[in-house]
Amino acid sequence: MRYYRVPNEAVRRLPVYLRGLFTLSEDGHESTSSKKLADLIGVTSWQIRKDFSYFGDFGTRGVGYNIKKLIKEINKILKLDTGHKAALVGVGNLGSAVLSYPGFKMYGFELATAFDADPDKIGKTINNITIEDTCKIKELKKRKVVIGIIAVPRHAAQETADALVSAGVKAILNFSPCYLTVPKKVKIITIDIAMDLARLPYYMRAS
Amino acid sequence: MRYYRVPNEAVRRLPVYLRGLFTLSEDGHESTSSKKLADLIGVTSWQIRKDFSYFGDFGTRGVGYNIKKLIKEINKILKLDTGHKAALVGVGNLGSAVLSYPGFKMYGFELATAFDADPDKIGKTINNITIEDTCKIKELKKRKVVIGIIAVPRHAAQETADALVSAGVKAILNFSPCYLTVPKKVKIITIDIAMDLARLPYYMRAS
DNA sequence: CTATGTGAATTTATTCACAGCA
DNA sequence: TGCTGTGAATAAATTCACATAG
Repeated sequence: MRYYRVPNEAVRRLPVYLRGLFTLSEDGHESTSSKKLADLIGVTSWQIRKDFSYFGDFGTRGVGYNIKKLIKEINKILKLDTGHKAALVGVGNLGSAVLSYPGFKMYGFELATAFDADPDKIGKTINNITIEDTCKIKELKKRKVVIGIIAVPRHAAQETADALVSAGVKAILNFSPCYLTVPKKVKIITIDIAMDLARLPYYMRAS
Repeated sequence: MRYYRVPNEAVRRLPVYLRGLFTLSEDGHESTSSKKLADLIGVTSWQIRKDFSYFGDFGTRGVGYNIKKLIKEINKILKLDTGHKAALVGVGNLGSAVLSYPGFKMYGFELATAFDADPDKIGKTINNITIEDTCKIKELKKRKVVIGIIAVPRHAAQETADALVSAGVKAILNFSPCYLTVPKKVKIITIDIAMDLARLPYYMRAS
């Protein structure tokens, strides 16, 4: 742990390492080497070791890494060990899929509430979560929700972001296909499937 | 167009530019400057100009860019102008969301068929697409499907990828949370929401 | 006078090669 | 001997500053 600046790319890869370690753990492994993990997830062993080195010494020379310990360490680095409450806004097709997404629990998140503007949806329950009126977003602060998930139509996305920020969320996962402006203190990550889809043909061989 | 090596990052950003141009076009604009587009999508103007410069000269000095023309140019670069047939494998929660995702048409894709292994699902129709038995994937070649979309459980993902490759697909969009091995000639992009979700807390301010 | 297009400078990230420790 | 951890070398991407064209 001798570095002062951690590359963004290294942080981006940590969850990928975590996913690989989960797989190894499920398959009954107790320890691994950087090489074994690397082959499993499609990167190089020195990339993994370098990335870890930004945060500390997690392995044993000549031996490798203890998987349970490593998972714990990465969870700590990513602050996934403290539990975070999240709120979904927009229960359409995509929002519904998000509601039933099993990945939240795996990474220590709790999907606490869901909001929608459609009166027909308000009051209904999906996956044990009752959909509330969007105007109640302001109550999130009381409920200690720190993460907002936006899955509303594009034209409503910015106002939703503003409402979530006012309600005190510290991070936003944005599924609406647009760039959103938020204060610097709020971290926002936008996911738009189309952005990945649209560059597939570029890489397609002519055949 | 004086460069021989295009940065991967530039290719990754082209769809983002395209999305911004669509927005401007919908809002009635006919032309734009790199600055105006940059502010809309949250990058810098010189980043946009540099990225375009890898592919050609699309603007007019002192004036800016014609939006329709620029959209056409980027579509051509990304090979989105020729139309591509795609097939979905795995019609669970996520797969269903993919089936009703409007973004495909926007970028010139046609979601031609869907497959599932569950006998209860085979024969049913979602969004005008009838779900077929997974064992019929091998017929994709005849139907000129070049893109495969994987949304099956993790343990079935690699065999699905193998089947798709055998059926001649040239690119794969993988929603299963794992790394997949495919021949070099096949381009694969993996999307795992959890990978983005899991790094949100890292960037969250303490307060 | 304005906004593009691009070499050059700078920053950031990856890869290498090996020292260090079990 | 085996595998980690890391400075140094290399490669890639971003930013700058300005020449250039309408």
